[in-house]
This record gives sequence, structure tokens and C-alpha cells, in this order.
Amino acid sequence: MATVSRALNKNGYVSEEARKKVETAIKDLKYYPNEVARSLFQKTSKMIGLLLPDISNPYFPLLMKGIEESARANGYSVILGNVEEGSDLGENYMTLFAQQNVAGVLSAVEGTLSHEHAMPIVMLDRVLEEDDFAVYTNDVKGGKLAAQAVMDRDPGNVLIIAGPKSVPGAIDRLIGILSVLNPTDVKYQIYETNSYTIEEAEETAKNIFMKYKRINSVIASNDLYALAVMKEAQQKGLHIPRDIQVIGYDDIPFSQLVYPGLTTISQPAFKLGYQAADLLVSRIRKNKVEEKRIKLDPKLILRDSLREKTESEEK
Amino acid sequence: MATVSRALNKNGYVSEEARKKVETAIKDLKYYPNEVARSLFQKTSKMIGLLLPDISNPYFPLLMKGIEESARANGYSVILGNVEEGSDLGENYMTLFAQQNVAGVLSAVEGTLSHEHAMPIVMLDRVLEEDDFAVYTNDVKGGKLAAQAVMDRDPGNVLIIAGPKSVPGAIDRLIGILSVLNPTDVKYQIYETNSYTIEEAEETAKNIFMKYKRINSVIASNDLYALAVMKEAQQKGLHIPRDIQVIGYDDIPFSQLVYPGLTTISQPAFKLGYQAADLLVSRIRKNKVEEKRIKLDPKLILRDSLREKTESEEK
DNA sequence: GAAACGTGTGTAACCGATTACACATATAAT
DNA sequence: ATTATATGTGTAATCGGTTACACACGTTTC
Repeated sequence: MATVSRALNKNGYVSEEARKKVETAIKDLKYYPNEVARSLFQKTSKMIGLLLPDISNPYFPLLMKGIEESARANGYSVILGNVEEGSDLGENYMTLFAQQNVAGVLSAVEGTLSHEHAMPIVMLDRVLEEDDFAVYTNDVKGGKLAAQAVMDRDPGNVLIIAGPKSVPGAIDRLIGILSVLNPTDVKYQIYETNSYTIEEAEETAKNIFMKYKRINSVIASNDLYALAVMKEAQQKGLHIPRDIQVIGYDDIPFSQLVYPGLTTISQPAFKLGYQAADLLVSRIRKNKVEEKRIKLDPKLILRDSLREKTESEEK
Repeated sequence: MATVSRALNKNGYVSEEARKKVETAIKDLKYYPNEVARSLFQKTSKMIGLLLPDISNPYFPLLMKGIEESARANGYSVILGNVEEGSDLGENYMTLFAQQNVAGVLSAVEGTLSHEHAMPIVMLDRVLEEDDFAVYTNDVKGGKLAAQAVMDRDPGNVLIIAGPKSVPGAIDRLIGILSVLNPTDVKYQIYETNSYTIEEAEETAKNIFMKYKRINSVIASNDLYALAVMKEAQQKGLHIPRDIQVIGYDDIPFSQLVYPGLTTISQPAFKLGYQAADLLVSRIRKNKVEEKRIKLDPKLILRDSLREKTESEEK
């Protein structure tokens, strides 16, 4: 019995003969160890908790896929936790994860506190406190990229649709955008939204066309909003990108399936998930981690929703 | 100790006084029971396994959300398992789930066999054997709905993009479509695809415009393909729906964000997930289940990618 | 030849809950 | 008064693994 355990875990002394016996017995009996019993004794498990603010957000599938692949490659499984934005379910889930002896937690939820239950946490694209581990995209740069792309293309009147300021990433993007626009004499306006839901995106698209008369460029807080604006514009008979150009953020898979193709800033969702899970596993294994923070660079994905680049930007 | 356990689980005799003491102690010590220890003894747990063929499919987020909500409402958490279509990871995951003492499994993967490990399984939108529990949509009806919508609107030459015949649902849809088209003298052609990936969707869209000259209506196997066709058509200068009308399948959230809005058949993904989790929990609790199979009806979602309805359909 | 060491195996304690069972007390029935 | 019944609590076994420890044996080392 102890010998079997030693054979399975390859620690301690086991004779070649005994190991063989164990191996054949395992095959014969189709034995597989009970992870629950293991977990009880070890006070940890082969599972990591995943806390997401709203799974139905189209940005998440790729993220999850990255997480799942990396976790599986390292021998871990993922417990799913979906939290409505704003609810305090996050706490409940953290307790639940603790009750399940999870080895660590990946979280994209604001209020996740790591101190109550002592589990390693890696934040996904949201950073709360200075000493947290996190994998995230450089949103300031993303904002700059988007703004610059617009600036290079005869911007006219610019409308910035900014995400909820409760979301740190949204703030950074805005900072990036403004850092490019402010030094110029481009006219811009900012419209702030409260969520990333499709419903609000549609509503916003309608509103902005009523509220602002002459808009020539839209920098949207994400692809959902960009898509909604494009649809509304086309419905109003405006030509994209001639009359109004729009740029999104995220590069969700659909952005390439609309007409005209949406130019956007690509967030490496899969990679982010993959690296976050890797980082978490390193922490769990107490490997020395090179960096507590991994910053990934967003990328401009040029499609057809922006006008042609203007050669000179002189006044 | 035993009394504490009885107080927590509300079975056996516990004096009012003792119960109070336990309650305050729990609060004072911030005690929460270890689910792993529970699970070890009970040989089951508060977790269900979820097996999906490809999380990045846009149809799944809503499905997962439904599952997660229902599971949570019943006190269960979800372990995620992502399986590449065609790989034999499904088996591995089933073993892994068994090792974790999961209470049951929800699966949307073909080869999931329920016999090796005795856990209740509920199939999601795929049915393998006659005696399985399953929640699925009536795809024959969905096919009929789509075909009828097209027939009502001056079909012209119809192109049917059919999903992989390895997917039972795809077959049913085709059956439904043909059951409507065959009795008429409408001209149609069938183009069969191999997957539900975006890449193949784009490729297919390009191919069909090369291969078939005059197509007036497209019945796509899902929204991805429909969107890809719409984009390609618009790129070629065709007007939707005047020159070519298209109908999708799934009603993924983006279908309402494109221009023109995609008319499609709505699969109640959220509801399906929710009910599947409910059914599974019932099985787990050994409640008497009214029906082993729950068939949900798809619905026609009219938007703007089909032409106006023709009044009379006389020849 | 005795002590030290390396190798291999088995026994028993442990992880944190649940629950069968024994036991104590109070109340009801005979 | 005696026996049954209801109520409450504590002890110990159990779930299925891991591992500290004791022990046995063979080989070096001095």
C-alpha cells in the first residue's frame, strides 16, 4: 500500500520488481488514484479557480481557451466562476475555491481580495494592488495605437467612446488616446459608457448620432461598441469609412466577419490566458518567478473601417 | 465535533443551545467546512464536469452562462473541460472528473461514454444513444423554419451551406430544410463544410461565389457562415437582401450587430444550458425525472437579411 | 566482527469531514 | 415504579490516499 503510493509518486525506494507488479496491477484493475483523497492530505489540489465578470463577453472564450490549455498542460483543471459585474459573488466564490482546496486562482474581477484566503492569485488584465501578480495588456499603448491610427487618417471631429471608469483598463486606454490627441488641435468629445453589454452598445450607438451632429471618426472602447456604431451609421446611410471611420478594441473574432472589416486593436486574449495560467502554476510550484507582472503588447489590426492614410499631416 | 457536524447539516438531534453556540463559533472563527473532506467521505462532490468540443465557439458562452447559473443556484460548481474536436481528450477528462468525484457530467462531445465511469451524464445538444439523458434543440424544425422563411420570400436559386455530417444536429437541419424545399420546384444546391471555424467560413464564402454564379438565397449552417457570406457579398457589391438574401442559425449575439441585421434561427443557448444543468442535478439527487429528453424549440428571428415577404406563392 | 549505511517494505498516524453506535438524561406510557 | 421513547452528546470508524517511522536485509567501512 505504501509501496504502491511510492511507486505512483516516484519517491522513496521501490524495487524494480515491485514497481513492475504495481504497474501491471494498475492496468489489470484499471486503477486511478482518487484526487480527492490526495487533496485532503496535501491541503491543495490539481485545480485552479477562474473568476470572470461575465462569461458571455465575447472576449472571454479565447481567454478561457488559453487558460484551459496551459492549465491542462501543467496537469491542472479549471473551476469556473462567473460573477455578474458589480455583485459580491466574488467573495462567495473565493470561499468556495478555498473549500475545494484549489491550488490558486485566476481572476478578472475587481474586488477579488487575496488576503482572506491565502491562495496565490494572478489577476487577468486587471490590477488592483501594487504587489499583485498580473498578466495584462498595455492599454495605454493600445489607446495610443488606436488614436494614432485615427490621427493618421484625416480625423475631423473625433468621438471617443470611453469604457466605464471603474475599469482600470478603460482609463488607461483613454489616457493613451488623449496623450496622442491633446498635443494636436483635433476636436474631440468623450462619451462615457457604463458597461460592456450589447444592449448598452446599441443604445449608445443610437444616442451618439442624435447627440453629436458631425462626427467623422469614432474611437470605441471595444469592438462591440464599434460594431454597434458601424451598424447604426450604415443604417443612416453613412458610408464607412468615407463619411465616418471607426476603430474598435479587442479584435474579437467577429470583427473580421463584418463589412467593412473592423480595424481594431488586438488584445492577445489566448496568449494572455495561457501566460496567466503559466504564471500561476509557477507561483503554485514556488518556482522563482522572473516577473510578477507580464505586460503584453496590443497590436493594430488594419482592416477596412478606417480611411486611407493621409500622406502629410501638415496644417 | 459530531454535534457541530449535525448542526451544520441539520440532521440528527441538536439542542437549541448547542446550535447557537456552534453558530457563534462559526462566525468568530470564520469557519467554513472543507468540501474536499466531505467529498472524500460522501464519494461525491458539489461539482459537475463540463465537456465542450471547442470553447472558442461563440455559441458556447451563453450556454456556459446558463449552466453556471443553474449549477450555482443548486449549489454546484463547474469544472471546465475543453476538447479539440476529434481528439480523444474526452476520455481523459472523464477519468479526471471521476478522480475528482464529480457528481455528474454535462457533455457536448461526441464520443463521451457514460459506462466506464458510472456518473450521471446529460448530453448537450448532441445525443448518442437511445437511453441517454439529453437537452437539445429541435433541429429538424429549425431547418424547416429557415427554409420556410426563405421560401416565403422569393427564393430564386438557393444555396444550402450544410454543416459537417458528423454532427447530428447538422444532419437534422438539412433534413428539415429539404423537407420544405423538396416538395417545391425551387432550385437548390448543397455545399457541405467540414467544421465551424471562422477560417473555413471565410474560405467557404469566397468559394461559393466562384463556384456558383447566380445565387439568390443562402441558408447557412450557422451564423458564422452566414456572416462570412454576407461580408463577401457586400464586398462584391451585391445588395443584401435585394440581390442575395441570407439566413443563419444560432442567433449568436453579434448577429444583431451587423448591417444589415442577420435573420437567423435562435437556439436558446442559455436556456439549454440552464435546463441541462437542472436535469443533471435532478438525476444526481435521484429525483424522479419527468423526461429524459428535453427538446427545445428554435425560433425564427427576423432581422434585415431577408427580402420582404411575398404575398402569394402561386406559380 | 561491529558499526554505519543504502535499499526496500510494512504499520500506523494523519488530512477534515460524516455517521453508526453507545451512552446519558428527560419525558411519556404502562 | 418500571419500562419505553424522545432528545442530545461524545467516541470511534471511515472515506482513500501520503508519509513518518520502525524494521529487515545486504553491503561497505574501519
